Amino acid sequence: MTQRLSPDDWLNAGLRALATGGPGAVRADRLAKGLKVSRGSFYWHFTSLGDYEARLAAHWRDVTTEGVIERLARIDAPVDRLRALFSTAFDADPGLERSMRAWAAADARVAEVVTGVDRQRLAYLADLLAQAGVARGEAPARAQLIYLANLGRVAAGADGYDLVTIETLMALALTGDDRNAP
Amino acid sequence: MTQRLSPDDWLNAGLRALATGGPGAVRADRLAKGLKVSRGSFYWHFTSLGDYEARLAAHWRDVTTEGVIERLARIDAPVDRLRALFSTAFDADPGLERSMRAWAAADARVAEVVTGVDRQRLAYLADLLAQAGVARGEAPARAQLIYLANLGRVAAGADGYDLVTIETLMALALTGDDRNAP
DNA sequence: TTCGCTCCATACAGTTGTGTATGGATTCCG
DNA sequence: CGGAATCCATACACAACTGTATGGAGCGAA
Repeated sequence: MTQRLSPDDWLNAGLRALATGGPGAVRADRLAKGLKVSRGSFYWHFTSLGDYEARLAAHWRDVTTEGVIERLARIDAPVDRLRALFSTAFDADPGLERSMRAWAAADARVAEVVTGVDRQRLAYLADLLAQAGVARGEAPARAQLIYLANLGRVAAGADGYDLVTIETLMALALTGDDRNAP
Repeated sequence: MTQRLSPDDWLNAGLRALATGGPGAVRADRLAKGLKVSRGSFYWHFTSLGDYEARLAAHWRDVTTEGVIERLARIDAPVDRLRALFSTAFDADPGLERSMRAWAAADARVAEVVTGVDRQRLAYLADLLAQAGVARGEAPARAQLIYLANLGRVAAGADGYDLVTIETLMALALTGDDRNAP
């Protein structure tokens, strides 16, 4: 009955710990207590906490890109794809995203992963804007502005900023204006 | 020759530790080592680490509001005041701001201070926009968008987002459009 | 000078967490 | 069934840090 654990079990538990307790909650003993096993299991699957942290960051990168990209690829119209992208951004767990930024501020290896993800997302968004009809010259700057606004929404905890909605971002993306006019 | 320290010396050292090493660097023994004294001094000025943390958060709130507000109050034209506000936002230490967000994610009392500062800044910005000629109905939403974009700029580490400048925010603020046209 | 107050050093106990070593339990497979 | 590999528990040494207790140095005032 005592479930044998896989490395992924530990990594998913790490993501949960990050989302709720922040980087400070990613500790071998606490994770073990949460999974109802001892640290012996942890040190069987991972050579050290540093090793685990590196794999956890990579795991976060994987789960937050793979699924999204595949799902968006099935949508034909660029404008619909754009709206779906914003929708997933608004649906994402703010706690996890915020914790990753916090973690990156204290760990250089994690910072490398986060900036890599940011770069990838930003390039995707800029390309998508161009497909949606935005002039090639304006797309990169507008992508940066929109991405930063969403990053701020996540960093702030997403409370008290309810005037910035998906529609706001859509209007800003397509027309360059924050008012809901096409 | 052994300098006697004041509480403010400890608090300023705490801000430096936050900016460079993150919330994890705010420890009594490390701060003492940095100030070349023993923890005996720390526990003389502060009853506990929790007490120190609470005062440190309040100290951050004070130093990041008082000076700014006074300086801006000396500028007459609303548009100039707006530009000066953005200028200080771009000049602020991203490391400290980012660390405060990271800290807030892990500590509820700090989160309260940070959201309070955010609320105050946001209200100030919205009011300033209205003074600069933005329609009263549009000012709050536009203030949120601009504030979030700047928050994102800080959270991202301010590297690789060089297309979002003070001019971008000025254009967005005054015209609602991100292109540099009045 | 001498008392008293302020500020700091030192020493100790307790907590939390890491990493390792060793042995036991379980499962896979010939 | 019977190894053999896989996975986990327990115990230990070690490190970082907190909080307290106690004593001592320095300085101002009477």
